Amino acid sequence: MVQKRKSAASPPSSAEAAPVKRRGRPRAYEPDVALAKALDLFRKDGFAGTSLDDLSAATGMNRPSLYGAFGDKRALYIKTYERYRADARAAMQEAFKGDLPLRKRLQRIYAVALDIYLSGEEGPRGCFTVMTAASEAVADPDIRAMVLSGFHELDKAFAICFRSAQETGELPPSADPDVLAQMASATIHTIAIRARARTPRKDLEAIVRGAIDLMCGAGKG
Amino acid sequence: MVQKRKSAASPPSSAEAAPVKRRGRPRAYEPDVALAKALDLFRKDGFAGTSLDDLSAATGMNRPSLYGAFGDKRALYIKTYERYRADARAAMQEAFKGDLPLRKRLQRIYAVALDIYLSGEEGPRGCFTVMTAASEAVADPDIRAMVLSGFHELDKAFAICFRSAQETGELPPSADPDVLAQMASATIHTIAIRARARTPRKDLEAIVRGAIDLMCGAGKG
DNA sequence: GATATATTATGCGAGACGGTATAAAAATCA
DNA sequence: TGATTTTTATACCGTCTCGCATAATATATC
Repeated sequence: MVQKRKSAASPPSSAEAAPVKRRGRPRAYEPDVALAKALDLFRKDGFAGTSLDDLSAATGMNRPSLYGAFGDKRALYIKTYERYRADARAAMQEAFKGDLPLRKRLQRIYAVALDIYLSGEEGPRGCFTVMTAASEAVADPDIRAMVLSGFHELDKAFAICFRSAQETGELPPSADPDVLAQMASATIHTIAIRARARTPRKDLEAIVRGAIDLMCGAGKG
Repeated sequence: MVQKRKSAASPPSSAEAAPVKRRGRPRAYEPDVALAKALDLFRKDGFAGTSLDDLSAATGMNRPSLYGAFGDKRALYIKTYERYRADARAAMQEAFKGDLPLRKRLQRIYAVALDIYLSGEEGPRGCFTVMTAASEAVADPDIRAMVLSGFHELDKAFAICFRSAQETGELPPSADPDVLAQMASATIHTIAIRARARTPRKDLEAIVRGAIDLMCGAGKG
């Protein structure tokens, strides 16, 4: 993967700083917002259920422009997935990083997750990682690797979370942070799936509450 | 829904008993095995990813026969889903019903689930309910209702399981069977999803072990 | 102004799609 | 045997699919 163009001596900090007078006809679209629109469509209808015409209509770019900017449909899907992951990571990171007590931290994490999964004008869009696992991941090795990395990243973040809680004494030494992390991820997965079936937010929040109670009371045996 | 044909005085017990000499050209396919083949395809590639030509090739029925036997593609999908549910229910029921101690019972339940999710010649097919939730459930109310009923059925079966364990003293009175049931379902969902991404069976079994430990040691605070 | 470059816009093309109309085939009934 | 019934087999319809070839447009450079 070679970096194309991008004037050699670009300002080191902000990638968006100078308009950088480019040579030909100027773009009629902003790649970032077009990618966001494409992501919306893919999250709603999945890979097979979204046509290039749909994508073209949603982004305002006609098909040749789409193709030139992002490559073919699969390449575009992968780019939207990477965008999703970056967005989700950014949203989750502060919830994970906070110095709050374990309970509060988990509450915030799941609240952010629910915001992501329940958003969508034409119905809750769920978790794109989970949806991709359910569809493309079996047959496509590259996409499968991305999905697995998504699962792993979440597992690890939760594990760190529980381990630090154990160190501060919020969890007993008998608790297993890795097992708890997998249950925390399982809770993420179940609410993502159920959200797609339009389970009301309050029901999902009840599931989260129960899971948090179980995880925070763990190992006291 | 009117019952068509089926000679009025059919043997009450076995539905497969008499060949029942029918009038026209005999069928070249068995509806049951054709439906099973269609189910295999839908589980592998999903609704949008499976074409009528694929279904025709897999079942050995040409498209008009498919249409005559099962209706259009959506109707066929719904019939395959009902078949999946019936099969899964039959396989799970004995694991749920046994008089084994809670731990052993959960172990058997998850073993059966893993067998279902990991089967498939071209990769693990996962849970059809979960896959349908991820794809068609948002936009199609009928399919959504079936998916929700699938989730509910599982939640209820687990709740009964934990409640009876509580009555026999295997779980303390402080445990909440409904919360435990939702965690048990979440564990089902997470292994179904991860199976689709080809997570090895031993990893999934480790997740199951941890979840069982957590659930069986619950409420001892 | 002329040329080079980069994008947009139009539209084609070969094939796949879901669905169905029509004709051939294979059985029962009279 | 001939008529009836049920299914299979072939072929087609109009539409959508993805990808690209071509031409028009808008900018920077010379």
